[in-house]
Parts: sequence; C-alpha cells; structure tokens
Amino acid sequence: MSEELNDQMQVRREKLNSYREKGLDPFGSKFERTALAEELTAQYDEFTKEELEEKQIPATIAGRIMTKRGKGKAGFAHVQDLSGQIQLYVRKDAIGEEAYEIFKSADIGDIVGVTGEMFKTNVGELSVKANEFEILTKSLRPLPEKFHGLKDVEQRYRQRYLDLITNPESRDTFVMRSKIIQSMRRYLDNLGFLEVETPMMHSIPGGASARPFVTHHNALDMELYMRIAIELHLKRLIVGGMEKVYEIGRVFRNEGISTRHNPEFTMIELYEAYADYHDIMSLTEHLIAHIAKEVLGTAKVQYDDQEIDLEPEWTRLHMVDAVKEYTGVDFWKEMSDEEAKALAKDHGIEIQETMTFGHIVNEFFEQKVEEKLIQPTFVYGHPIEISPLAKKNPEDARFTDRFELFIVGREHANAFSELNDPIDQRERFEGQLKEREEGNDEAHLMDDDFLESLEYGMPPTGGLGIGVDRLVMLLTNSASIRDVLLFPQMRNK
RNA sequence: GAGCCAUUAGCUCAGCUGGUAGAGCAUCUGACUUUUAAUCAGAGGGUCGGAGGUUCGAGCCCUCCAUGGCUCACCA
Repeated sequence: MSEELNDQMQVRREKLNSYREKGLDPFGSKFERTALAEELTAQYDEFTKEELEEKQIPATIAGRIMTKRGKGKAGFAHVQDLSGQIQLYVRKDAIGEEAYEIFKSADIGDIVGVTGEMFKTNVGELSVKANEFEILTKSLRPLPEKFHGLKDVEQRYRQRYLDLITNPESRDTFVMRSKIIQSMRRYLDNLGFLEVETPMMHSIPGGASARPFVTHHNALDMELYMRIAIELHLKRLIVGGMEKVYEIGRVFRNEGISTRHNPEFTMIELYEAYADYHDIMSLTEHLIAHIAKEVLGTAKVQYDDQEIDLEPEWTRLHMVDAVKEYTGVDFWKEMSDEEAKALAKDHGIEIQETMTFGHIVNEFFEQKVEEKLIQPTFVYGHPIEISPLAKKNPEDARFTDRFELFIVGREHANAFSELNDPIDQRERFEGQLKEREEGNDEAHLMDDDFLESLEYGMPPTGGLGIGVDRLVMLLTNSASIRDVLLFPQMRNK
C-alpha cells in the first residue's frame, strides 16, 4: 500500500485529478455500446472506404486502449474488448477541442467509450471515426509493453489479468477452457445425465488415494477434509436411484506441485447405472472426440510435436499385455509375491518391501510403459490391490474391471465397473487399512456410512473420472497445468 | 524434499576478463489531420531480488536467504 509511485503512476494520478477538476468522472458508470470489435469487422470490413463514407454507419464501442499514436490534430488508437481490437480515428475537428484534449491525455490501459461512424483508412483498416470520446475508467498503472506482452511467467500467474489483457494466446486458452466444459456438459445432458452437486467438505476423505487438506468446523467442533474425489457421494446417488449423474468440480489433494499437478484441480466424475466399464470406455472416447470436434473443429490434435488422433475407437490394452509388450515380462503366469519381486529386481523396477503381486505389476506399468502411450489408449485390468473400489474381474480375481486412459504419456481418466458388493467392499477397505498400518498413509479409509448405502443395494454401475485440466492442456497444446488454471497455486511472495 | 537455471527502469531485454548502469517500448516537453511496433527532436526514470563476504573497486566472484521455472521425487 505504501508502495512508492513511479513517474508514470504519478502522471496518471495527476491526469485523474485534472479530469475531476473538469467535472468528469474518471471512474464512470454504465455505458451502452452497440457492437463488439469483431462484430464490426465481420459486418463492415467488406465495404470500401467510399461505400462506408456514403453509408454513415453509426457505432458505439467500449474497451481498453491498447495502442495510441499521433497527437497534433488527429490520432489513432486501438481499443480492445472481449472480442478483439478495432482501430479508433480521432480528429480534433470532429470531436471538438475539449474532447480532443481528453483523447490526447488518455493513456494506454484506459477504458474508454466511443461513439462514431464506421470508416476506412487509406491503407484500408476498418476503424471507428469518433464523434464522442470519454474515459470510462482511468488506469493508474502502466500496462506491460505492447509488442512483447507480459512474458514473466511468475507475474503472468500472479497477475493473470495482465496476462489476459496483453497476451491474446492466453485469453484464447481460457476461452477454450470454458468452451470445453460447456461442450462436455451439453454432451452429457443430451445423454440424459443429471448434473449434481455434492459436498466438498468430507468427514472421511475417500474415493482416491491421496493426502487431504484438513480443516475444522467450529460449531460442530469436528475435523473436516476437503474432498480428494467425488466418487463416494455420487455412488450414494446411484443407490438413491438417480441412475445417471455427473459432477464437474474442484478436488483437493495435499501433494506436490508440478507441471501436471495443482493442489486444487477440476474433475468430472460420472456414474451410469446398469453400465459396465466397456460402456464407459465407449462413452469416454466419444465424449472427448466430440469435445475436440466441437471446440477445435477436428479430432486430430497437435500437442507439442505430436499429432494425436482422437477419432474413436481407441486402442484397448490389458495392463499385463502392456507390460509384456514393453518389457517382455509375463504376469499372466501364476506367481508368488516373491517371484514378482525378483522380476522387479531383474528389471530395475523400484519397489517397496510391503508390495505384493499387483503392486509390482502396476510399478512395471508406471515405470516402463505409461510414458510411451502417446496416442489415446485404454489400459484396463488393473490389479485388485490398487483398485479398492472396482469390481473384481470374473475370470481372474487378481485383476479388476477398471481402466485408465493415457494420452501423450499422461493419465487422463480413470474408470471402472463399480464394486457394488458391500461385503467385498468391506474386505477391500480392511485390506486398505492393513496397508495403512504398514505405512501407506494414502491407503483408503474405512467408510461405514458408504458401506451402509451399498448394503441397501447399488445397481451394477459404470463410473468415470476425467482430469479436466489435463484434457484442457491436451486440447489447447499447453505444456503446464498452470497455463490452463486462471490462478494457479503460488507460494506467498 | 533434491539438482540445475533465472531474478537489471513500469514492460521486453543487453551489460565483455571485476573498473562504478544501457537500448527499445512506455512516460514527460515540442512538431505532426490517414497512423499502425507511427515518425522526428529533446528530457526524466535504477536499493542491478534481499542480507552478508572477498576485493583498492562487485550487476558480474563466494555464502546464505527469498521467489519463480525446468527435471526428478511424491502424486496407486
């Protein structure tokens, strides 16, 4: 607050005071505009200079001054609104001495309202030739440089508004993010899914394996946890007969931050009664391909230096076959935990002493296969040890009817035929508790309330979770999750 | 949590072997009624991220700290 004002901030405050002395409000109120920049371009750019002069088309625009040049008795500026920019042509003889003085004193960054006529310059740039010009909001700080925009990544994240004002690519990414989520919603709504809202504060954090954020409710005097997944509440709704539900919402995990991880991130989870994981695979590929086509106009997506083809059907690969293909190790064979550990050692797979067969298969997959799955691939049949909420595979009880979706070497979705047997579910939770005792502090907790709901009967159900931020990264060719989060988590300065 | 790299004017960036701070944009003054990274003439603007240290002398070398980026670890 007590920050010293540099010369530019000083000057802008002086201008502000001079407007007040003239009886002008430097922080104006409502302004009725008739068009956005892009609409004007779309409608009138086709006309010649002469045609426009004859037509005398009026226009009232509002926006932020981004560039400004010329000063004597005429000047130009570009005004930016949500849709883009349009040039302003201001002549002293057209707007009068007083208004021209205001225009002359206007700074880059000021928000202005302009009424005028459509006009074309000698070099053919469509412009608004001003009859009236007023400052709607005086900007008291200089904007980042017009040509390079704001480059400093830290400042782009901490002061996203500056990034949005000066970097069109960044604004495009966030507009795209909104469209992706809109498209997702529309697609599911059309399939008859209901969008619901369930609590973000849980008394038992469940539905995933991750450390939670802890908080406290004073009046109830109880510990609460920010949710790490949406899963268990949506399944209760399936028990309640809602049959096809989804929720798009924030999830919180108290883990490290990276280019692919933010402590709070957005997931969509959906559950469909009477479906299984094969149905969900199909839904997933069609959902994502649909979004890509609707938002990008194509299912072929450029990500970094790779072209990703999202056109269904996508490859389906059993985790054991995937490991076999990339390492030659065959985990279809019956083997003891000790034999599996020996194989891990031979192949340089890092494991922990307490791990069993299924954990080791998963480690093989994560350490040797995951990063190689560039084109969309459903990897299914996850070991039971790492899938406490998924149905057992009827043919081979070591594995579950679960899949994860990998694209560009990253997990994008996780889904399964939901475990609806409350007795099996209780045993799984007990297995998780044992892991917790052995030191896995991310193993699932017992959730008796959820088990009680299953005991009333949950129909066979397919469920899905998609990391929305990662999907947005993929579709906007963004290298870091921070580039698709408006306000990524930062340390206090 | 570990390693590497970065931090210089409001912004984008130079700054040599250690010799005492530079450019462009922006700002200010002046010129300019079709410019567009407008142009021309002039001017002002710096705790070189912070704190120590080495040295006659530090933006530059050393140590610690802060923030950020990338990689790794963690995230089944």
